[in-house]
Amino acid sequence: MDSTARAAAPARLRQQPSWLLTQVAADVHRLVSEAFAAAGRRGYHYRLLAALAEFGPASQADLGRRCGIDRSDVVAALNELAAAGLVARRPDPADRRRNAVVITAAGEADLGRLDGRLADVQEELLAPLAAAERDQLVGLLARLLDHHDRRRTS
Amino acid sequence: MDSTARAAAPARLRQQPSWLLTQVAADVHRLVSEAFAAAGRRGYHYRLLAALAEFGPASQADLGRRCGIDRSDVVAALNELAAAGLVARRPDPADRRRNAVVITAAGEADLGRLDGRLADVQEELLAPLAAAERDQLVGLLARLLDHHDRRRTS
DNA sequence: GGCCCAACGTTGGTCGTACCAACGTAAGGC
DNA sequence: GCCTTACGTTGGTACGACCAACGTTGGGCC
Repeated sequence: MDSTARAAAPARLRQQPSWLLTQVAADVHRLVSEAFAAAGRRGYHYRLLAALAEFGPASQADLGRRCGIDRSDVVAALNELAAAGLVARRPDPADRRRNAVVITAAGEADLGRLDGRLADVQEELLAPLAAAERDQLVGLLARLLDHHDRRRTS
Repeated sequence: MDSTARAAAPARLRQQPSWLLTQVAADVHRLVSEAFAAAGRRGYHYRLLAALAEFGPASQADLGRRCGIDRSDVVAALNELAAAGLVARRPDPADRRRNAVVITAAGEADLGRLDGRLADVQEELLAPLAAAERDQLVGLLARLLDHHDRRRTS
């Protein structure tokens, strides 16, 4: 008998969509965190690198809006990325309030590595679902996210 | 122009199931937290009260397993519930290592109030989905949760 | 041209969820 | 009876998310 075996959760919880979502999200977060931690990074680092690679140099405020990260948290994460040489902060000549943040070659390489690890996690996450079901899930979640995004910014 | 408007997230993120899941979960968590905070409670409190109401008196270790809460976090949450008179801790006569935790009448009443607030949140959460789609989503998430539960305890 | 408001980066906090290690105590298997 | 296991508890960590405040800089408006 495994001493850490899960007992059945209360029905009140089991049938709440919010319970299912947050519990699955906790599992996902654990998987993703482990994968990133093995590379010495965390979620914020990946998000920022991805945004820089896709959109090119950007201000910190822009990065925060694109990645859903608070301005103050962007500062800390970029400090870490800069210390690792994955990113460089230069003053923006066109607007001296801003920093122009650029991804370095080492940053692009790191992003590639993280992408690979993340792909493995998705596979593990969705293992029990067939391809059509995965599409269903993604579609439903995307609609929810879109809906709540709109509400927040209205 | 809203200064806090969301810019488009990187495609790398948008198409990852893990991104959708954790972002929707973050929205859900915010909604649930606000609802519980307005009642002076938080998620752990609801989970524990629900388990006590459904399964009757239980040890703290059992509660932790049923609710997916670490033993040490159960201690703190029960302290708060006990301070509010929603729960009582008595030594278990049958096993002196254990506490027999029981829900009080006030605890049952509080649980009822929280249930109401939580129901409103589910409605807000799933607003954009039709009934059949909600069932789909719940079914898919339940399968994922079940799968990862089994893996963890194997 | 000057004022005022808005945006920017930064500092320094808070909260909730989730873990982990260690301790003393008590129970149970062998 | 010994040794292993479970229990409650303390204290600490990590991470994501958020908020308030400050000084600096830009831009709109009169």
